Amino acid sequence: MTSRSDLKEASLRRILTAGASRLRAEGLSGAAIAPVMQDAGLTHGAFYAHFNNKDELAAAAFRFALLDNRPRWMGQARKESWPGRLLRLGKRYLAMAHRDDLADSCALAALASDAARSNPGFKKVYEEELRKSLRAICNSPDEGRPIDPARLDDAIAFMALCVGGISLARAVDDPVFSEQILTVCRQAIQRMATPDNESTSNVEVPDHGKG
Amino acid sequence: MTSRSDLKEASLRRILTAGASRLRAEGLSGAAIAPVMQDAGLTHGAFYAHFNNKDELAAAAFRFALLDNRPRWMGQARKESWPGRLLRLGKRYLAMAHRDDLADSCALAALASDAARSNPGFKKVYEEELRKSLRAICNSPDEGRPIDPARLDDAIAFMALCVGGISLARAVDDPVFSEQILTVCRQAIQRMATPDNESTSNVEVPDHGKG
DNA sequence: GTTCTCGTATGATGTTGATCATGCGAAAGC
DNA sequence: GCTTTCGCATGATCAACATCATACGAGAAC
Repeated sequence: MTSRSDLKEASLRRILTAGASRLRAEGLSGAAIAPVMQDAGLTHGAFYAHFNNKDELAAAAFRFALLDNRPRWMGQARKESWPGRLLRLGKRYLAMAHRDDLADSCALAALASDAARSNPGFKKVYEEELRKSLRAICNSPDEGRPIDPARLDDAIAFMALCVGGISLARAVDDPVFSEQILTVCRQAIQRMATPDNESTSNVEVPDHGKG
Repeated sequence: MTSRSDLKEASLRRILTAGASRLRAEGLSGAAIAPVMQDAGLTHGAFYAHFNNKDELAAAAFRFALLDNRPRWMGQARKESWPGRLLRLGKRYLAMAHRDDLADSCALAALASDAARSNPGFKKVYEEELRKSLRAICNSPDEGRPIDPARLDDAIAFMALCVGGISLARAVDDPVFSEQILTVCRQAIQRMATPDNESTSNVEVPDHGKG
């Protein structure tokens, strides 16, 4: 029934899925071959039928993680203003659900520090995926055309705030403090997205009260 | 001349210095005991006279990195507006010099993703140091009193943008793109810091031209 | 100056992990 | 149906690494 090439393809998919999860949960150096293969229902020996070395897995799994997640995040094309788009994406990104689901989270944030320490090969992959995500944020699916520069700048600042915000929120131990970080960053995106005194629906109101 | 306790203290200082560098350059799991001890001019066996295990070194070296860097960054107390302070700090943080000097950089950024994956013990340490840095940004040296809440929120968003920005700038391979990330984030801090249409000196002008 | 203390060095141990050589068994080709 | 192919499993090898037991040797205490 299932030809060997189909089998291999399915195995590769399982390896990539497992690798993408472990990569985000345990980092570049943490995601070891044997556990990934075990997650995929295979033994460590089979690994080298699919990749030449661990670095290749890291690059492929990183790509896979974003290939898998990006469409889910961007959703269908819809009518929305540019600030409204950033607000909507930021609200979902800087959320507790995303913060707590590290293994299925945005790989750009989960591996930011790791990529900063990595070899140029992995940085190249990281850069490509970041560019694709920025393009997706800007809603410019046409890869041939350049992105509108003003929007690209907005998207870069947006991504930096998102990556930094969720990283800090994950790195602290106190859940109250962690939520505060997420909330403040969402509000910062609002201020960043709405150029001036425009009133926006669903505006989060800063609350400095004690209760 | 040098008593044994003086010797041990000096050794500990060298271990912490080396550990703090390697921690930032190679991450939580990358900074191994033997290389750190070698950097400190000792052999691996001496390690356990100073720490019970590797986790203790990580926590102590992380603290040391920030204890060492924070005063250098904040500088002397000076007269400056709150937006002016954020602008000044952001300009220095989101700079190529800081981006390229990973081993002596801000540990909060260098280890953000690592801390996100770490055990609660390290997260607690990370959180304490983050709180101290936020307090320092807010220029409230009195540890007893709470920080002005509005300033704290500003400082949190500021830190998130700084951490995310420099992490992204380090993670990409193309130096032009990397500089663009830094520039855009500095501009975002300007917009974030100046509430409305206030004119500020030394404003960076966005440049979307091709030349 | 003899003994004790303790900071450090040497060396061992057990573990983890990357990589590869080899072999099995089922599908593919004839 | 026989042979070949090849995806996968088993097992070995080698290196890195955390941890600990033991020993040395110089300062400290008397």
